[in-house]
Amino acid sequence: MSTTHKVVTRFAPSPTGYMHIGGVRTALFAWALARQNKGTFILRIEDTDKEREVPGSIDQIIESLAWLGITWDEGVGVGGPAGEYLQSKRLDHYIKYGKKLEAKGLAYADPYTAEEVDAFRKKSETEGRPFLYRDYRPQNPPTWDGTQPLRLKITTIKSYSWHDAIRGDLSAGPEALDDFILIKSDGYPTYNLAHIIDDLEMNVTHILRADEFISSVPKFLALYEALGITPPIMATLPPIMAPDGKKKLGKRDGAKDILGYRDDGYLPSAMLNFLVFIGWNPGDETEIITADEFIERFDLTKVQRSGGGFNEDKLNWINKEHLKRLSTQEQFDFVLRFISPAFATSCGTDKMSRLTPTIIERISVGKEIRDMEEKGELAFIVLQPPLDQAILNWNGKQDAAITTKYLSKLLTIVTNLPTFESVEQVKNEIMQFADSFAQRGAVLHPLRYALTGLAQSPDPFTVAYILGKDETVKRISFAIDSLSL
RNA sequence: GGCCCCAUCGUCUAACGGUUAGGACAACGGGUUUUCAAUCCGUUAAUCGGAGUUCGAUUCUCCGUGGGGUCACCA
Repeated sequence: MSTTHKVVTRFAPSPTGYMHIGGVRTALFAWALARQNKGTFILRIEDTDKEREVPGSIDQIIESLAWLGITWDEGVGVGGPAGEYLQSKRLDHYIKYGKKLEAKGLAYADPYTAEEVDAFRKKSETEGRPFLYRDYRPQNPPTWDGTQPLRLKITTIKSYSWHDAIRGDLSAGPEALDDFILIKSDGYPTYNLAHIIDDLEMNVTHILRADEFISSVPKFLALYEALGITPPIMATLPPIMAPDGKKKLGKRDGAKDILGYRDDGYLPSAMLNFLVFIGWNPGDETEIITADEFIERFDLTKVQRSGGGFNEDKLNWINKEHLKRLSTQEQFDFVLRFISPAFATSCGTDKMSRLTPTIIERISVGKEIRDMEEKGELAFIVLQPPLDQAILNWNGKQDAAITTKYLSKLLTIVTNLPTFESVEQVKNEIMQFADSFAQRGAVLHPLRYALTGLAQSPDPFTVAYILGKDETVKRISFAIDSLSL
């Protein structure tokens, strides 16, 4: 008998559509717990409801987990000692346990049709009491032949108390307990049975799940008891609430596909950072965290009990922070994902890499790059912009002759530079001249406008550096010419 | 409605029963700046209410209120 059990956690979604942030966070916590303890993380698919199953869901779940860097040691796609990790392929296991329970008199076949059960339900309601199937329990149920639902026979109606690794000591009254269905008439098990059998056979030590399951725990406990097994450690995560504040965030309330965030230009590291901080934090003032730090510092006992809201502003801020921390190459690749191929091509690699820091500095989410391009804020990088004389003359505050003089001087300065080495170098050279004026704007504004043709743009040094020496010379000359017309 | 869970700034949250209740996002104000952005500094802002335990409650207990969850041949 080994005394130290390896930590085994699992993420067990049902393939009913895309993954949203609630599911992802559950996966993240379970994964971190396994990784932190050098344990095993399992991906199991709970596809026991053929009605609700959405084709393609499994691939989407796998893709979502992969995007976030969540890897699993056993499960769908990688296999493992339990053999199958798709519940629909494990039907024999559930039936075996079902029969065992029936043989012990702890489960029985439900002889009624769904309509008959509904009638019972109505009867209870009209009598003003909650419906419990066990009130209508058949006296002499038929032997289960697999075509009827198999129900657990609750032998002792009692209150349950249990310990939750996050919530502490919990309890529920006997009202919650009923002869629930273990195996449906279609031969598939319910969640209630399947997850317990699988967790047993897969040696799962910690079950992390969302708090809508909390009221079902007495059922689970009754089944663990009937099966004669010790339940794993249970940890109930707090709900994630919708941005408006109070309602639990679910798909019906606008919980988006996690892959949508990827497509919008959120970094997986930022998404992870954001999600793990809903309901958990390391207890100090850390705001930005990497996956490795999260794994190292995660602590089940520090998980929040109360629900947390989804705050998109914070997510955007976190994404920006992660964007800043990317390497030059990573930033370049990121920008390339969102810029149009046409723009990237006409820019060329060199200009694109000079432009990248400026773009990164001005966005918090990738899709904003598309917006910038659409709004024409980037066109000047590849095209000589048309110029308005009045604006060029410091918005009409300056004589054309003076502006011409300044621009000519700038042209000389720029021309005399052998090459543009850096923004700083260009800035130093130009500032030396601009600083000789009481108002630098007299020089800098015409220069910036000559280079960009925009009322609002990055500073002229940065723009000049991005454009390169030849193009900068060309545009200053163009501005001078346009003033002499 | 029964059962269950939860409750600190607008939001995410910190605080062995003893803190001027801290941080972050947002908002607002300012510095820097040729513009926009970025960046820096600062300001506003919270313990749901009522009892109790205690020398002392954000913290423990009870009641109330509010919010959420669940009462399926869904998970």
